[in-house]
Amino acid sequence: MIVTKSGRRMFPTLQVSFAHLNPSLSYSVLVDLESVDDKRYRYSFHQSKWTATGQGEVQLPGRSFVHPDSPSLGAHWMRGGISFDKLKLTNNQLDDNGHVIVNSMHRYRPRIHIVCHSLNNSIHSFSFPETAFIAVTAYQNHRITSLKIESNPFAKGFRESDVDESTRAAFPMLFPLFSLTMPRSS
DNA sequence: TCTGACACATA
DNA sequence: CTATGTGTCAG
Repeated sequence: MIVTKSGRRMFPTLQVSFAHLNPSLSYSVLVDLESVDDKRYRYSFHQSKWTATGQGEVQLPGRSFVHPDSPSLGAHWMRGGISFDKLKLTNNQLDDNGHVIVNSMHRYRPRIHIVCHSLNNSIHSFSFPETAFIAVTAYQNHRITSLKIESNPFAKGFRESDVDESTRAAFPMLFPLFSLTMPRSS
């Protein structure tokens, strides 16, 4: 995940849905980052893989991102998926914008906290290993760069051969859309 | 390895 | 129009 001094959004965005909350109780939802280990990582372009190298650095302020809908009733949280697209990461240890601070070339795992205000601020925490990432200051792997460029709307300017939606609509004969159906397996 | 100006995108 | 989110690239 790219981090900058001024703060960078995570992409793809962290999204969650909720079940079994009490619809009429008040909750807040927070995200923070857990250090997966105390190692510093290095990317070997030759072997196309990350390896843990030396001792990592400790980060001073372990900040958390409070979802802007907080606080809300359980009914609100369960209404649909919740997105953390406003969450920003920074490598600036002196950041005063309230962004989540990380060390570049270190590995992190997002953690989601549900605080129930109506129940003495009791907290339930969840984390998903598949959302772990390594913070970088510049992309190390071109396949990741491609993933971002192809799927992040803000990076559309770097796409090479994508056809504009209105152009496709105006000249359907030039940009036919074929649908492929896989044969059934028995 | 990291930074900041930049062109080009969204909202 | 303004404000802001992208990766690029030279240093």
